[in-house]
Amino acid sequence: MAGVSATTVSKLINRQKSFSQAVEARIRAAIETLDYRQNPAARSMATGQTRVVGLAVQDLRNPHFTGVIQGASQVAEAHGFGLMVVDFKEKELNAQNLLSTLALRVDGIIASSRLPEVALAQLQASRKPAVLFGQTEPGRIDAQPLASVRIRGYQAAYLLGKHLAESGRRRVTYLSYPKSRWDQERLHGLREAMPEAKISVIELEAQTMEAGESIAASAIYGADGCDAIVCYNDMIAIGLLHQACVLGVEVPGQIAIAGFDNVPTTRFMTPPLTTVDMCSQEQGEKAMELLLHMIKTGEAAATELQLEPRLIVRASTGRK
Amino acid sequence: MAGVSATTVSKLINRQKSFSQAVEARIRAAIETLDYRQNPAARSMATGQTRVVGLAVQDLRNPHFTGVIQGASQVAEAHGFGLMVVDFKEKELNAQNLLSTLALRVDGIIASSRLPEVALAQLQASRKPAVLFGQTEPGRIDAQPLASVRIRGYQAAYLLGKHLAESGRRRVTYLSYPKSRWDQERLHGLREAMPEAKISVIELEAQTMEAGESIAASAIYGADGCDAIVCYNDMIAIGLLHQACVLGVEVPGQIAIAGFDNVPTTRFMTPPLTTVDMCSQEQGEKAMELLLHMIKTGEAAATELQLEPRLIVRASTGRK
DNA sequence: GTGAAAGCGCTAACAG
DNA sequence: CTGTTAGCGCTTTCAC
Repeated sequence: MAGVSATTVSKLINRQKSFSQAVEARIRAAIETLDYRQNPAARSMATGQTRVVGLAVQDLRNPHFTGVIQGASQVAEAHGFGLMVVDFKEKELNAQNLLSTLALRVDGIIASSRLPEVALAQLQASRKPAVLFGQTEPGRIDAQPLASVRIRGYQAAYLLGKHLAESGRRRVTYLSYPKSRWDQERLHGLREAMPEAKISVIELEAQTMEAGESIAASAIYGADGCDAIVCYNDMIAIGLLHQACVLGVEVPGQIAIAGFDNVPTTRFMTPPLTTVDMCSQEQGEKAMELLLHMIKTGEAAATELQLEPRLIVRASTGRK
Repeated sequence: MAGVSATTVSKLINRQKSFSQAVEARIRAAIETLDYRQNPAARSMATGQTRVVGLAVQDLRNPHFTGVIQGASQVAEAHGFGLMVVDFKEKELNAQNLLSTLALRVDGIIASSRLPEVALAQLQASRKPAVLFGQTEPGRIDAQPLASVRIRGYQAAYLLGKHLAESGRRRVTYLSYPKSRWDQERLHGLREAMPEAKISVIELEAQTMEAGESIAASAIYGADGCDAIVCYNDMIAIGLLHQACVLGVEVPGQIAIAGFDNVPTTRFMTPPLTTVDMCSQEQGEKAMELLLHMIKTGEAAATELQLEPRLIVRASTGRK
């Protein structure tokens, strides 16, 4: 076009070698005037790399996942990578199909470690670099030679349990979401932190504000003398807290309420909701950093990064 | 591989012609055993299509945009299209860079119509099919020969204003977010719906819960006798409502509070927040349907679709 | 109904 | 430091 061969331009753009001042200037000028841009598809075909990463979450509407996406997106952007997001809505079938088509389009995948087993297996089969994010699952570490950014659900629940015990709560109801493999870990942490408390469990079908709302009456009045309700996540807790207010139940006077994730709105509820920060955004950031590192170096290290949950005490679990 | 030429396989996969039973069976069998998948990059290079669409939003953390993404994602998925999401965080520079790189990777772009002017211009220059979503801007229709899914901000504010007037509110403060080009339209609707009310305006730097929280005291006590506060969006309203409770202000007894967007959490606030549903998810769905139609037919029609805002009356604007 | 040949726009290996 | 040659995996004329 303006002096040199395509190869030279390619090398310049990919900063592979150094060039004579004259040539470099001419090329840059030409690029400028022609407003030339690489064709990513062609580049991909030649290199086998797409400079795009995939991110799979359970539920786009849950602010916890939005936080993860936000974190991941930021880091990807800083490295010039694109981000493809898929929401498989807790459906096993979705997860499989979406993941397998996604894998073809990207250089690597970040996915919730709560992915269905089959989808997890498929991820490994895809041979793409992959990083899982989410709660630690002690029993399964050996089974998963995938890199991951973890946060201890047990620890999170333990912190919360200790706090509740210290505030004098003795009869706790745990609103469980058994579809999640993280659920039991949380219950476990709670139990160990509150050996003297009676802990009963109610199982929920969904992890939504609506689910928390509709279970409220039976959760509050069901187990007699219940003085604290811990929810699988903040979405449930928000719904529950709201309905408790509607029912005229005093929070925290009569009953304490808490959740997990530290979703932004929890701070703005009345009363503000005690929760455990699960580092949503940081999970996304770290996972993306790890993944990009794997992509660039080509090493498939099954690194495991640990984040620490932080208890956020707010008014919803104040003294009785 | 197993009997035929690459051409034939290609034609079969893309359902271009019909084939003899025998051949079709053999090919399908081979695809099955080899677990063959098309290489999207190669396909893209040959066809010039990526089967991916881009979606650009202001702020991933705002549930309104999450709703749009959700809607768009669903439709894209149903049509076998991937979705690349970019969050330009209200930064003009971001918007430009991100959009121009995005444009190369996708077959079309959906973007908030609140995009900075320069970015908007760039979108048009990219010559990719594009659909804007968001509030109608009457003055600019001619200037934008882009397809769009619109919702009348004026109408939304008018509905809300009428409701407030009917509930006897006479001294209204509007928490404005002047960075948004939609802001004035809302104020305008409010003014026309409440000709007998005194409307004062406070300008905010951010459209976040924190912004609503920190302006609360001056908004509530500043204009004397203020009996209603309308916020640019629900995020601001949530922060404001929370802080009003902290300050011991009665809502709606002393002051009414309302926002726009019908973000899911508004229903679960105490008191539940009156808002105007701006059809977040539907905006995403319609925009994606429109865009995919444009991509498939190749026509660049500057269609404009209108959605109707719906007033959602809740307790936060009950009678004094 | 099926195949052969050419080419999409780039990068990689090897010369010069 | 720069250019030549080849080929990434698919689709697309155009013959057969």
